[in-house]
Amino acid sequence: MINFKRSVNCGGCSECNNKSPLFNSLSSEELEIINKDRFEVTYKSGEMIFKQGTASTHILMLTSGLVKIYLEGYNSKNLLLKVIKPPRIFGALGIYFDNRNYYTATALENSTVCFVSVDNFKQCVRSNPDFAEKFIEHLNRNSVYAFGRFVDLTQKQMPGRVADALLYLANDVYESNPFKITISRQDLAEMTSLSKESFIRILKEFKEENIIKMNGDFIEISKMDALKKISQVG
Amino acid sequence: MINFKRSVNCGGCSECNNKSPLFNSLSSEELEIINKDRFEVTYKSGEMIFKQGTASTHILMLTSGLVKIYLEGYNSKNLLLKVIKPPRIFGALGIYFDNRNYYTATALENSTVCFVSVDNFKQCVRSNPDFAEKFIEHLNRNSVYAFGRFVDLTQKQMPGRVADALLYLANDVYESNPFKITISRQDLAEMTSLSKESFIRILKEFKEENIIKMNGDFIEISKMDALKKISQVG
DNA sequence: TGTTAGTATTGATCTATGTCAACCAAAATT
DNA sequence: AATTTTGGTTGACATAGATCAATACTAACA
Repeated sequence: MINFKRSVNCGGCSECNNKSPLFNSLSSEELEIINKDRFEVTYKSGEMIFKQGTASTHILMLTSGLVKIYLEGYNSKNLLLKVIKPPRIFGALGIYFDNRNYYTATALENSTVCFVSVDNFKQCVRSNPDFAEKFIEHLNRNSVYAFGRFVDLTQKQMPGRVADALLYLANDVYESNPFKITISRQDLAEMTSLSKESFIRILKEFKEENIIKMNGDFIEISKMDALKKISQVG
Repeated sequence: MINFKRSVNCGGCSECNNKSPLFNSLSSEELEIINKDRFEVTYKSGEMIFKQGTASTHILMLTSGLVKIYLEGYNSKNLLLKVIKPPRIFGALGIYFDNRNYYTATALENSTVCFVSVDNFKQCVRSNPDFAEKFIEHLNRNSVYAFGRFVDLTQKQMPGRVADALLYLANDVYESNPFKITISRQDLAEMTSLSKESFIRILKEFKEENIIKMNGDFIEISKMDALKKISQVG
């Protein structure tokens, strides 16, 4: 029996040492509620986890791997909002009004996701004000982040946006420099709202100016200050 | 004594018939908590209510007038997020982490705003799960709206964005057609992420194609279907 | 009532960025 | 090993949209 187990790698939420800090405010009884109908699914790199427009049936927890969150726009153009890494909750945007997904989530690497019942989650929000506050904080931080991206994409021009993407990968996604890239040029283009060709052209310029080094799948930011300056200037 | 009154136009939140539906789930005791330290301020058209980056000391309720909410970006370029009309809560984004304002709010017309204590507001969120849920719904709807704008601004080109702005004014802001415009071309440009000149040029094209009529401050959408089509095509 | 200041409009020009098409490299498949 | 497929790269070209500068309008004001 493969992939039908209630949970493969863990002894339940109470013992989980890889859960989102959001859950720290829950008592062990409440964690048991979260754990009750929970199940785990593994995704291969490239597989879609849920699609924009479909019913949002569960709250999702990324426990391993890497996932891209993106908006499907017009003419099959996407807008990559963010790349999330574990531990991280996602997919909760529609659960308090129409239970729909407002973005698409796709695995960028092999990933494991816990599915938590929306009702059980909501029950904890209702019973535990600390948890509710943490959840609201999480939502608001997401909004603030989105606002920042909003301004960056509408006001910076190409070099600034590409610099932002590189800094984001090094500082937030892979948390290392150099880093091995597991995300396609197309994804990077969608992250910066550029055409793939334009993104590549700027990358080439950075390389020629020795701001970055590239060999194969590895990218190293060699002049961090220069890149930060480009990001700021726009 | 002018403008130091605790409240000018009302007999407290319990009796307020102009409060955001968000507050419908509050008991009269809880409304009294909201009402406790509340005060009212009137703004003249053009006056700033709060500025991005400053301390977010209160939750605000727009009770009359019209207010623009915008992000201050780079090189003093703004991004107008939305125009809000009463009854409407605003200014609550930072209250669960750093108590800062993440956008600027400025009166577009003479406006009245109720200032509610953050602590009292939070107390109600903690004590009343229905209220907490409504508040979360409000926040998430805001996010979904922002996502839509995000895609529109990054993927549509000029005519689509101008069409969106006109439809927004007619359907959501003034809720009438024709409507008298109380918002500058600069604001409209910032709403569509265009230069003022480009916005005006497209407006002129719409006029020449008889899609809209303009005289003075009045705009009428005469070919609604055509405008909607332009909005969809992008 | 003339003047000033702010906002709206128009035209001319420039440039950032997208599109299209060709080519290459690596990986997957036969 | 040969071949198809997929994703990355480069160059040539087209264009959406910004910028700059001049002009027109409107409203406040002396």
